[in-house]
Amino acid sequence: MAKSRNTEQKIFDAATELFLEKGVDRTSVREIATKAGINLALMNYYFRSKENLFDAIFTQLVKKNSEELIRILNSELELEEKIRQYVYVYIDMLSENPLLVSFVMAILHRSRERITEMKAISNLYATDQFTKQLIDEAKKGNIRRTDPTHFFVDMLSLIAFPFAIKMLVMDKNNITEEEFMLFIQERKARVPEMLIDSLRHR
Amino acid sequence: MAKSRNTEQKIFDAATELFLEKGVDRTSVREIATKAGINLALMNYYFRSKENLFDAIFTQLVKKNSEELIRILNSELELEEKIRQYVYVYIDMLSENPLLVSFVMAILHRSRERITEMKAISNLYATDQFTKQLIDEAKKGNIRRTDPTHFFVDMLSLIAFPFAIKMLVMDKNNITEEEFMLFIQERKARVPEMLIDSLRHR
DNA sequence: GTCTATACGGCGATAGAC
DNA sequence: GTCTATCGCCGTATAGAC
Repeated sequence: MAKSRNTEQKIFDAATELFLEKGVDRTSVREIATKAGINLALMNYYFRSKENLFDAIFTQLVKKNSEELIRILNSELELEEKIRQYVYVYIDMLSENPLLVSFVMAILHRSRERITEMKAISNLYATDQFTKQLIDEAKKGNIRRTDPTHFFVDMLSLIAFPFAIKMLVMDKNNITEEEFMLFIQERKARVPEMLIDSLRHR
Repeated sequence: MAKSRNTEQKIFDAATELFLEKGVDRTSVREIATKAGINLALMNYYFRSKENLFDAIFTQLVKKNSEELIRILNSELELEEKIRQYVYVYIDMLSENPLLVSFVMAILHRSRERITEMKAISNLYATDQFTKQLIDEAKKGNIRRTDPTHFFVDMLSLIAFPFAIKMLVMDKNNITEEEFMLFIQERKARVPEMLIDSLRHR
């Protein structure tokens, strides 16, 4: 019991690092065990399977990062300011956690089986308050009438997809990783502008 | 020799279906052989390795779907009409191959080694003519000055990402697959509008 | 060309000794 | 809790019958 927490943590940390570095599929459990300085069987003692270990890491990562986003979405902020903050914080979060992008992408493709993770992601988007706000502002005539689902999908697409096609953008524009990150930073101003534009009367 | 084309095609088709459905990593060559109704040794006779088979499938998949998109992008169409057509055709294409997005995203994400596939995707986005058109129109004062890379990333994001989060959208809004496809169809008008809006003077 | 049979090393997972 | 030893599956390869 004395060493148990310690060992579990060592496995957790080694796995997190390796998953980030080479992707989940190309990281073997033997490799994790070696890096953690323990034995292969211990992997399975603490986490029943590699899949389970992945779940644990993912859940912790989402929880750690989602709270601020949910808070912003359900805050009493004025609509435009809320959009600006949400985009800003979300892009910052994805910039600092490339692992999150990998994980979400790995899960999305086989979302039929990965119910646990799907629910974790789904809970990230409790949009009821935000939806209401969009409808209310439209009723008041402050913005155009808009479909909240479409608007939220637009927002997520403009925020997240560029990270997914990072390699393509780098290759196409012949830029380095650092330059790509600058490109991403520019989007913190561009994306909210575009979204707010789409709500304006014409 | 008589049956060879046939057998090769059967392997090719079975593998294509399985790769799209479950991803490359979670498809075994024994499974492909079974589905194709042939023997494991034949897999190795026609395609030296699974990786080789994947390359062949991916290249064909991209070629088959990209020609019309490239044609539109490099056509002499007026800018707004070009955007409308590009979005329309792209969304139609992805609607007919809903698994293509997550498949390509998965490939893109570990493309450090997968040079062949990266180049294939990269060629899909020969945007030189389109970039020039954006700059020219801005010079003429017809549209705002805009960063062509950002604009193209915006466009791809709004087109493709909704397919990647299909399960999330269905779950969140409690809708069926058919209703999701209707949602996607609505985007054929919404997305070009948004993009063109972002080019307008304010 | 197509098959059966077999082999290799690596993988995720696990049984059982301590 | 921690270990060794082992299981069955994987991708890949090859030898040899038809």
